[in-house]
Amino acid sequence: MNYWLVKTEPNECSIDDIANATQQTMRWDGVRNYQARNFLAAMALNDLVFIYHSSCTKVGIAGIAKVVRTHYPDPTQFDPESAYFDSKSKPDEPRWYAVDLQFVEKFSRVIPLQELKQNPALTNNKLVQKGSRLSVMPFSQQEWNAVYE
DNA sequence: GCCAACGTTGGC
DNA sequence: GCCAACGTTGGC
Repeated sequence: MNYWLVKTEPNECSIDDIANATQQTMRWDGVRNYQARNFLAAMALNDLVFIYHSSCTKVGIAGIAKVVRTHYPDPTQFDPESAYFDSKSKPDEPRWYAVDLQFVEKFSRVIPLQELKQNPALTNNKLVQKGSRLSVMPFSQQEWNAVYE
C-alpha cells in the first residue's frame, strides 16, 4: 500500500466533485509534468490519495480518495478541443497518463497548508517546500499518519 | 549541451 | 493581481 497526494483546483475537481460523481469516481487527468506523471504511473490499486485544494481561499488537504484504476493513456492528450491537448503525443506512444480515483472520505475541515508546514513530520515532503510545483507526490506512511491524526 | 526566453504554477 | 520558482523550448 502506497500513499500519495494530488493537487487540484477545487473549481475543477474538488473533494465534493469526487463525492458527487457517478459511482463517486473521477478520472484524474491533465497531468503534464514528467515527474508527476511518473508518480501517477507508480500508483497501485487501492493506494490512498490525499486530495489537496490549491489556488483557492482555503488551501490545504480536503480529504481522501483511492486508486480504483491504475494508469492508462490520458484521453485528453489526443483531443484537440481539450485544454490538455498535446500535439506531440501519439496514440501508439502516449506521453501522459490518467488514473481513476474514488471518494473515500471528506475531512470535517480543510487542513491548512500553514498547519502542514508546521508539522515536523512533513519537513522533507515536497508539498511544503518553497517553490515546489509538483502536482502528484508520494507520502510515506509516517507522513500520512502525521496528517491523518 | 548550453542557456536565455518564455509559459505555468500556486501562495499570498 | 503580483511575483518567485520552476519546467520546457529552441536557437546556437
